[in-house]
Formats: sequence, structure tokens, C-alpha cells
Amino acid sequence: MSEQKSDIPEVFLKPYNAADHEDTIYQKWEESGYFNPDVCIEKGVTTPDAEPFSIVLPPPNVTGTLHMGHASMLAIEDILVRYNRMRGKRTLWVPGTDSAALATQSKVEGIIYKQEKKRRDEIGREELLKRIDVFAEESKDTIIGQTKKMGSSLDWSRYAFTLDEKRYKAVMEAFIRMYNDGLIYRGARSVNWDPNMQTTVSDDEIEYVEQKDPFYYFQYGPFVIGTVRPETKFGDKYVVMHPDDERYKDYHHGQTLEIEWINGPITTTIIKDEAADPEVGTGVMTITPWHSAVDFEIAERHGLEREQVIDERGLLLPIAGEFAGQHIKKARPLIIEKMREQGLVVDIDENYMHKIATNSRGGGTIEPQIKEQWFINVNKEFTMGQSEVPGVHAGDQVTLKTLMIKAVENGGVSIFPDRFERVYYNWINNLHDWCISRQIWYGHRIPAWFKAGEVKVQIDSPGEGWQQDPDTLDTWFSSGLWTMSTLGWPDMTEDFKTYHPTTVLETGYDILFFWVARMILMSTYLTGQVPFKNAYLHGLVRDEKGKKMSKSLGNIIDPLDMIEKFGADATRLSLIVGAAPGNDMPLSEDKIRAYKKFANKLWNISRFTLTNLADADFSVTAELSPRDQEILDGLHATVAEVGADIDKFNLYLAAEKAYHYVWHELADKILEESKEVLNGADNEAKLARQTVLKECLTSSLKLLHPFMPFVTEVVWQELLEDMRDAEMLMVAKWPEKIDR
RNA sequence: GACCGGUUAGCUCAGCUGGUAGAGCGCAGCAUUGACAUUGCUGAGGUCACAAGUUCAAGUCUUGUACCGGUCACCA
Repeated sequence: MSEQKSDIPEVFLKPYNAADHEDTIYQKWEESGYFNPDVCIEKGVTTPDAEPFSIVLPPPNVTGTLHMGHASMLAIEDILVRYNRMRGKRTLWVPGTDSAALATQSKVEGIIYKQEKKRRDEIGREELLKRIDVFAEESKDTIIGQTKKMGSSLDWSRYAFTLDEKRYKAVMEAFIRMYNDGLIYRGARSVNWDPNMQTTVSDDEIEYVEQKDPFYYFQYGPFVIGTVRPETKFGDKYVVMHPDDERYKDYHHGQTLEIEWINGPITTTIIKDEAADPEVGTGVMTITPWHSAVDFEIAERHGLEREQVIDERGLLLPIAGEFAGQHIKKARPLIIEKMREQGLVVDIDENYMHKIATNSRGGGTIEPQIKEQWFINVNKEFTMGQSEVPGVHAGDQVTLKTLMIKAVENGGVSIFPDRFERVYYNWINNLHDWCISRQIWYGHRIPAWFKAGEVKVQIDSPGEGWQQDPDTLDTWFSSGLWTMSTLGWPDMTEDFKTYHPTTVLETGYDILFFWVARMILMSTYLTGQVPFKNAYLHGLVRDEKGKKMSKSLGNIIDPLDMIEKFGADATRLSLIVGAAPGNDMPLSEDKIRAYKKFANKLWNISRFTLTNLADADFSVTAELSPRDQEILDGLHATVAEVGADIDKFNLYLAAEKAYHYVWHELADKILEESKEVLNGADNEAKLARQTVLKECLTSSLKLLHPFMPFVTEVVWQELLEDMRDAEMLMVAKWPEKIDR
């Protein structure tokens, strides 16, 4: 080893090993305080009047662990944040976690049942909540620690939890205002009831699962009707047909017939309604408004009676006669047996495929029920207050639906990729009133009080004898406030004034409806502002064959394993390159390994460059050759292109260009050809090239920093003092213009 | 059924406002002990799903067809 090489920091004498550096670097960043824009202003790396750039982190479940979906979200957002911070913007990225009410409560209930064989009513509300809190608090550190492992430059001083004090305040404010404006109402409507979890579930949380069941044809007076659910049919006393169906033109609306039915003779009434499709079966159906949303609507239209047949646990009620008290599953074959004896069974199709509604949050089969619940009315007109939403003015008559549409239509919110804008409109046009009350305990309790048929909506008890509604709010109600509540709303804090509307909301396209749409609804209504100017929707991370990662398939790639093996930088880059917004992306361990090689390549580029700069005297200015100038122009062009791609959210292109430049331009061409100059006799030419290489190295580090923050920062820390324009790379200036 | 994507090299995909095909991985050959255990160079491989249309010119625009995928709705 020569004299010169001993000047090189010892750290470079081994291949780059991410595990040796990442934790210490993250700690340094945290200690520096630069994740907090206020500190950046204080220390002079940002100015108080700089343009703000803000992102609010989609909060992961407090009891969850980091998966590749999170990892890709964190990588994308951190790139945007680091890049904009280096550009000198007042950059804020707010962290938080979500209670995931339903999922968390059922998880804890499960644990308790396993250990103590006790159900929720035996534990009691207060005790259960206490245990859930303990559980949530314990697991919180896991997800936060894992988030840090990815290198996320989140401002932890602004950490928020969906159920904490400040968020509670925002939720109460929102509920009460919506109630006072008549946008929240209580009503008995058809809801999705989960008999397992004993709660309602919103339309969006339902997952339809295909299943084969027998389809029965029954004689219903002169008609033949079909059903998969004979157990709901006891109370059917309306028979519906299309008004234009020629086959039934002799029957008229409102006509009554005496017929023989399961439990003896009944009176049935003819209803003519367009909901009956003449093409389906015989074109005639009976309805069960209590246990079907569609039937409920028909009953609403004609003011029909409705009767409950099945209770909340799935047991038949007295209307079922001899079957009362039995569970629907057990009763079905017995009911069929009886009907067969009565000669009511016309035919049975054993191979009928249909989709049944299940609770996607780990519950059971949905049983529609009519229940008294709280709803948000999305079609009610109200007068818009103060508005910054493009195309909507104070005093306009709007509905929540029109607000949601206009916010996007007029460019207040841009959705990337833009094809999702059409998906968004489509969803809004099919949107029904949103049921927001849940019969679970973990969540924000509804601020409504009952006494002798009276209802009052307020936070504190109105006094003696008033009972608070035991229900809690749908978790998406509070999530809908997230951009606002994390920035201090309903108080007009400095944070809210500075950072709201946020610049970007970045999340998976799978929660466009759950969350993105609801934030737009809440924010436009409550503040007259859009919640974010841009919605960037990323795709799902799949395995190398394009399959969804799942435990049962055993194809999960754990980001923490990958970080340990290949480093966070490699993991990040593997999730960015090739990941066009909105497209699913295949990921393999090989791909991550490839970017570990790249981190090492950069390491060696740095070592080579530093070795060859050790004897340079930069106080002397050397004349650049045309080739030197060409190299700098190439560098400049690359930096500009990468920046432009990030600005356009084309991170996959930006990352690829940066990668390609550093490896195949800087390393393969520039460094290779420089060897001759550096070892040559022409000292002037040598110094000129050294100056150029210094520029190439520092700019490349900056260029790559948003994508691979750790290795670039490690190298930066080893640079000589006069090569750096900042103590830390994370707050160094993005090389927008190279003055030469 | 409605809507939205996709179909380009063996694999995964890029190709912006139309100007005779690109990357990574893989494969084959050569070189290299080096800034690099994780390297470099060279090469093979494509009638861009199919058909018609617009155009001087079509992966690129239009229409239709086929297949694959997704989302939503519905089946009483």
C-alpha cells in the first residue's frame, strides 16, 4: 500500500457493509434535529419564507409490523421529502399510527379468549379498553422502530396517534359540526351486520367471496320464486314483479292473494316495481326488507311493512314458528324438508354459484339488518362556507358528493396516475350514505346522549339520566381528518396555516376510496381547503411471479430481513426502480441484491475518487479542457433530468437515470478515462480533472441521497471539510446549478 | 353487466406531444487481481397480440377483434 492510500479513511478499506453504518447514521440525523423544519430554519439551512412542502404519513396500524407495502410507501415519500428538503423548501413529513379499531379490538379479544376463555361482555368495556391500550402501546415501538430502519426522515416531534387527545378534539368538532349542519343523521336503515364481531361494517369493508350453494325454487301461490336463503322467507308477504312484464299483466299493484306458505295460509300483496328483472328466473320475487339492502329500498319506495326474521346472533325469531331459536345454518335443511312435505319445493339447482358478502376485516358472513345507526348524508344540499376549493365559492349550494367531485375536476387535487380520477368519479356516483357507527368499543365514542327518546349531540353529558351512545365511530371517520388533525386543526395553528393543504398524499391505490376520497370529503367541507394538492397512488408489491404476497402462499419478503441482508438503501432502490405509479410491481430478493452491489459500487467510486484527490490543491484554479467541460455538462444535465422527474413524481425514471449515470457514465467511462490523466505528467490537466471529479463525486452523492440516504451520508461524512457545503448531506444543497 | 388497465427480447418492463426498436436481469464469448470478493467489454435474441383506418411516416393516433388482469355493481 502506497503512502497516498494511507490518507484514505480506513472505513473504505472493506466492501460497504450497510449494517455497520445505518443505525449510527439514523441516530445522527435524529440528533441533528433536521427532520424538524423549525430546526432547519433555526440553523439556517432553510429560510422562514421558503416554500412549504408537506406530506402526512399514511399511519400504519399501531399493532402491525412493517411489510413491503409500507416499505415502498416510506421509500417513495422519503425520496420526495429528502429531495425537497435539499431544494431548500420548508419540508415537513408528519409521522403517526392508526388504531385500526376493528382489527385491533378483534386481535386483543382473540388473545384474551385464547388465554382466559373470556368474551368481551365478561371482561367489560373499561377493562377491555385498558388492555387494548396496553397492547397498542407495547406494539407501537415495533412499528416505529421499523419505520426508522428504512431511513425515513420523519419529524418525530410531531408524532400523532388516531386516538390521542388532539385527534379526539378534531373528531368531536367534525362530528358535531356535521350533525348541526344536518349532514349526520340517525336513522333506521339497512346496514351490513357482522354476526361474529357484532358490529356494522361499511360498504367498502365488504369483500365478496364466491361460493356454491343450492338455489331453491318455491311455489308461492300462483308464482314460482327463487332463493338461496329459504330461512329468510317466513315473513315474505309481498310479491314483486316488473310493471311491464306481460306474463303478469292480469295482476295489479296492491292486489292481495290468499296463499299457502311455510307456516300456513298468509295474505300476500302484489307490488309492481322496476327492480324486478323479468329476465331473472320467473321474473317474480318476494322480498325480505329486513335482511336485504335491495329489498329494503323497494320497501322504502312503497312504504311496505318490514319484519325481522333473524336476530343479531343469527338465530331465528318467533316468526319462524317451530324453527324459532335455531341458528340459520342448522335450520335451513329442516325448513326445506318441511316445505318439501308441503309440496312447496318446485326445483333445486345444486350448482348455483354466487357471491356472499363477508367482513374483510377478519369477521364473518354479513347479514343485512335494519338498525338504528348514524349516517353521513352525501346527497344533502348545504350552503358552502369559506372556500378555497377551485370552482366552489362561499354561498354555493353543494352536497358532499359534488364537493368531492369538484375538488378533483377543477384541479384542486391532482391524482397520479390520472386514470384513477375516472375510477374516483365512478365510485362517488355510486356512493350511498355512509354508516359511521360501530358496535365496538375501541375507537372514538360517539358524542350523542339519549334520554327518554330525546337525543343531544355534545361532548359532555347534558346531565342527570342521560346515557351516552355506546357506539364508536368508523375508523375512517377519524382517518378522514388526518391531514388536518395532525397539523392542529380545529385550532388555527402555525402548522396548519403553513402546511395545509399538504403538498402530496402518497398511498396505495387500494385505499383510494377508503381514505383518499374521505379526506377530500372531510377537508373540503370542514375547512374549505383540499387536504392535499397531489395524490400519488402507488401499486402493490407482489412476488417475482406477480402474485400477491401472503402468509399462506409463503412468498412474503420481509423488509426487515432484506435491510439486514442488503441494507435499507438497496431495499429502497429495489422498490423504486421499475415501479411506475399505480402499477403493481414484482419484487425478488435478486433485485434487492443487485442494488446492494450498486451501494458497493458507489463506495468504491468514492474510495477511488478520494484516493486520487488526496494530493490536490484546490486553492489553485486550473484551466478546464473541453472534455472536462463536457463531463460537467453531462453531470449538470443528469442532475436537471433527475430533478425534473422527481418533480413530476416519476421516481422510477429518476432513480434509473441516477443509477445509470453513476455506474455506467461516472464509473465506467469518466473514472476509467481519468486514470490516464491522473497518472500523467501534465499537472495542470491533472488538477483540472481532480476539480471535475470532486464535483462529480459530491453531486452524485447529492443526486443519490434521496434514493439511498445511508451510504451517501456515510461517504459524505468522510469527505474533507472543504469538499462539503453542509455538515450533513441530508441538508446539503441540491446541485441545481453547477457554477463553473 | 359497467368501468379501467395490459399484450414490445427467454424473464421483468421503459418507450413523453407519431420520424424505421431500448434498459435491467438472464444467456454466449473475451478480458481483468483491479478503485470493485459485488469488475469491464463484445455479442446473439423482437413481422412491438391480431385486423382495418388516418398519415409522406404508426409500439405510438382512431375503430374493431382476441386473450390476460383489476375495480365496482348485481343475480330475488
